[in-house]
Amino acid sequence: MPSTSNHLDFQTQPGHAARRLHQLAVARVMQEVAELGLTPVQYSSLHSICNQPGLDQKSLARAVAFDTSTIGGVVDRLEARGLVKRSVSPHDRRVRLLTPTDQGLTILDAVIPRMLKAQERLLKPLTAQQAQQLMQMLHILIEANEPLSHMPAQD
Amino acid sequence: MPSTSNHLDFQTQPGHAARRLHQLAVARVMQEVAELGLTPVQYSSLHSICNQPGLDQKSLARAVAFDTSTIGGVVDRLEARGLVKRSVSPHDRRVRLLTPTDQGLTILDAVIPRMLKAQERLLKPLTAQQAQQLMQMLHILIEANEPLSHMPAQD
DNA sequence: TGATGATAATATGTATACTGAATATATTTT
DNA sequence: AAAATATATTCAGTATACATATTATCATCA
Repeated sequence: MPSTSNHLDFQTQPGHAARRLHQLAVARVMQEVAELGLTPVQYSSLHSICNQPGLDQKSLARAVAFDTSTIGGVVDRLEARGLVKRSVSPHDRRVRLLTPTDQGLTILDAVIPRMLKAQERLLKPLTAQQAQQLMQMLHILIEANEPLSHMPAQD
Repeated sequence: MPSTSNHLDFQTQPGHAARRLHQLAVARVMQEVAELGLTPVQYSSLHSICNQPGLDQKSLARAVAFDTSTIGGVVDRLEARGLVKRSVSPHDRRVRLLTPTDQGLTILDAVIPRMLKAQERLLKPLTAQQAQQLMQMLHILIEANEPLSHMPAQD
């Protein structure tokens, strides 16, 4: 029997399951948060910027696990909506420092409870114990596979 | 203490973990398969087409859990590389039937073992029992959250 | 049969995601 | 100080991913 006839193959693979879970997690979040116009990625970025005002883009990329070439566009959109400001660092003119606006802080506060609700709903089908185990295993996998990451390395 | 000062927030959330796992799974696969020029998504699509020759795009979208407007581009690229063929269905001229070429079948056979190796490596940090539990919980979550999916519904 | 509505695919626009190259600036070396 | 090197960001190109609109075709029914 040639391997190509094993037609259940990819659906049962972890890579496919990871893609599906991510897909559904995004959908869940968008369901709760869409009216505020923030994507999950924008939420994580805004969250980081609000908690560490003056963050540079490279550090932000590391915090949210993005490629540095991706983060630029995300910040562009946050800036265009008036949620964050970019300013040139006085110490190093290559660096852009990111600061939340008042509106950015306000929106973040409005989004946080909805985001938490979305996360809760996503895991609702699991028992509390299962959910805890799942998160633990995900963290193991993420840490162990970290070297594959394209995000900027720690100093 | 305002919620915005809880700066570890999003990193510990399942949505973020799902995004990270997907990100790393893709990187793992690309590491093994890049030289053959197939992305994970293209692999899943080619796999489905090889196992169900004559599949239409809508059914393919359902099989691999894509939005129908995404699948078109994927098939475009597979077709451009000569791995699959599109033909108009004789029964319904709206429908495009997808068939693998000989080259498509050959490439799939070459890719499958590498793909399996990538999956194995991804889960390597877990014990066999943990891996099995993880997959089971992922399947529970995926099934339960299915209604959120944007892929075409079953007939 | 001709209008109506449904459906498969495509097209358009926005937002990730990554590769690799280019640019601007800083640091180090000679 | 000039040259070489390193770094932060940006830019260009490709590939998902989804919403919405459009087009072609089919099915139904008046």
